[in-house]
Amino acid sequence: MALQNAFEHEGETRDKIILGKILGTKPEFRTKVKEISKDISEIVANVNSLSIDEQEKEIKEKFPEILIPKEKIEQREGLPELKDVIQGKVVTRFPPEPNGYPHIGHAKAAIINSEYAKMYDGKFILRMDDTNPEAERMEYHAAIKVGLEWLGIKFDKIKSTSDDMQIFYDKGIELINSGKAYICTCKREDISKNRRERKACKCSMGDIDKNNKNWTKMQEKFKPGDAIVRFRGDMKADNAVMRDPVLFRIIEGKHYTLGERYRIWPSYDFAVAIEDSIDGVTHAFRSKEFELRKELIDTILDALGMRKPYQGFFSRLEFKGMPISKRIIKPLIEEGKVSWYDDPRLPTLEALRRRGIKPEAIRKFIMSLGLTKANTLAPFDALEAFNRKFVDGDSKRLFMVKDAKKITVKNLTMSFVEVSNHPVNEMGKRRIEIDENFYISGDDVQNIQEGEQIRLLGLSNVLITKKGEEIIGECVNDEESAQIPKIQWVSQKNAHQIKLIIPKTLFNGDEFNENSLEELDVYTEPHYLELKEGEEVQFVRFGYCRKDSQNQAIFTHK
RNA sequence: GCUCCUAUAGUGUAGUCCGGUUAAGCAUUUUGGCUUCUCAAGCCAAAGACUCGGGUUCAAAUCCCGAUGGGAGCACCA
Repeated sequence: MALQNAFEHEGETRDKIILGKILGTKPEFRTKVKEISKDISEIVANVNSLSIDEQEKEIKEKFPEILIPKEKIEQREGLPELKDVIQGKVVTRFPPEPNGYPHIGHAKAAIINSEYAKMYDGKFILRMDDTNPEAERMEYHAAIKVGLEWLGIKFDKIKSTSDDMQIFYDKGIELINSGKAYICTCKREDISKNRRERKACKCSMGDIDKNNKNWTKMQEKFKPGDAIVRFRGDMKADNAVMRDPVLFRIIEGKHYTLGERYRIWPSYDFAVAIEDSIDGVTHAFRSKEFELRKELIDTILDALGMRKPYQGFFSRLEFKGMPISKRIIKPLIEEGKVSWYDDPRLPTLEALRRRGIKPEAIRKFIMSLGLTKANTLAPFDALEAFNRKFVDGDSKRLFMVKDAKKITVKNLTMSFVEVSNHPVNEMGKRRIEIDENFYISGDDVQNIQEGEQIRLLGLSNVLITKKGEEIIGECVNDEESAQIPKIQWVSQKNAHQIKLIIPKTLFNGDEFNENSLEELDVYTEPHYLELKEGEEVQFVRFGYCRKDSQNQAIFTHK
């Protein structure tokens, strides 16, 4: 073993390492550390005194099997295993609030939860968490469903938290009657002050009868803000969430599906606790900012004698320079700095889709982040790398010329050329009609000199005879082409002009990047018009782009 | 301010629970090479990390204590 280790490390080994290896493989020696240490020292000294060649010879003679290269450790696929799970009995859920457009953060929660259900052949529930009538809207509800569908996430059940209003009321009354909840009519500021100072208020002393009466009054008499139902937690608790949190409050706004049927609405903590329990959720994964609610949720369920799910947490996901929160995005839209929630600079699902990011790439990317609780501020190119792998294989290669310069090529013998759509995959060819007039990119023009050759890809070598405002060249024999620059071109007579949008980082630090959207007028081949809308192409020597419309493409990534 | 979470290469992570079999694995990035009628993809190679300080132990990325950096919560939002 010492020999092997020495050989693998340039002819030298160390006692400690060998000792560790032995103890690691053969635990029975662990009690005899002192004794074997001596032997090891000797062996190690022996081995180290040999030259590397001698070591190799020795190994070949005595232990040829260790020269066989070790197999690579297999990388775990997917999420970490869960403890104490029963195959087929796992239930997870994704509970978005329909109060905004879904973004990459929603994708993370949805994907992690649905992957676990899939992994254990369980069930996955989509639950619209709609207990704040003032915030929810059908538009968002629909957008979330569209987004999830695009991501390819399937659920076994769709429901809304508000389906179970009666259950919340029943459970609420149960808590009131058991003295575990009370109605508080203090002012909002006082409540918050008492929480900070860890003091109970007089309402918490009220008896059950009074609480019941006040509960009735909450149905009609009390105005919003006059009274709330509070859980009897622990006003002295270090975890501020436990300091008699709100269970119900009065909201008079019109709910997007239930209208004005209810005016007492459960709070998030109460609703989630009850819902997860009655929906049979076994594992609930949420982002880290909810971590402190775990204790509360468990306590509420204990107070009601209800089953508790396992709760797990993961870090929030954001991209560098791409804000996720409505608080930041909304003003940008209002000021016209971004066009809408589908602006390709945004991390919303709709924007990602428009930009040409594939759902599979998002899934892989999110899986690669794992269940870490460390903050993840990923650079966008991590996602791009995954996306490239999905997109490369079936993106047609098209020519596109930016900062177009004219070039005339003499002696051309053909009037059309056939170019293949993909260098390795069989994706057919396209035919391009040509005459002697072409466009090539300004960048390329800068790099060529009179008397030099260039190769127009798929066409011919061209000798540059004159370089001025316009360029003149002549067709020369195809031969050696390895050394000459190969560039893409567009035929002038059928060039199709499009707008190419290049999204860049929206923010540099806290500062809005005024140049975050570059728009270029470029020429591409007529074949562009035949592409389906939304199709991903690669503009040769430029990068992957998605056809947004007949006249506009969006740059995906290099 | 109080409470909680977190810390591994440029970046993102695995390993940490149960200390040794891994002088830290993978992906990405970067750099070189091969291949190629694209600056793409593919293939090969190289570079690069356990936040710091103590302690326990024959042995610490792993356990304990402390410091520091980052984040979150302290709503009648979710």
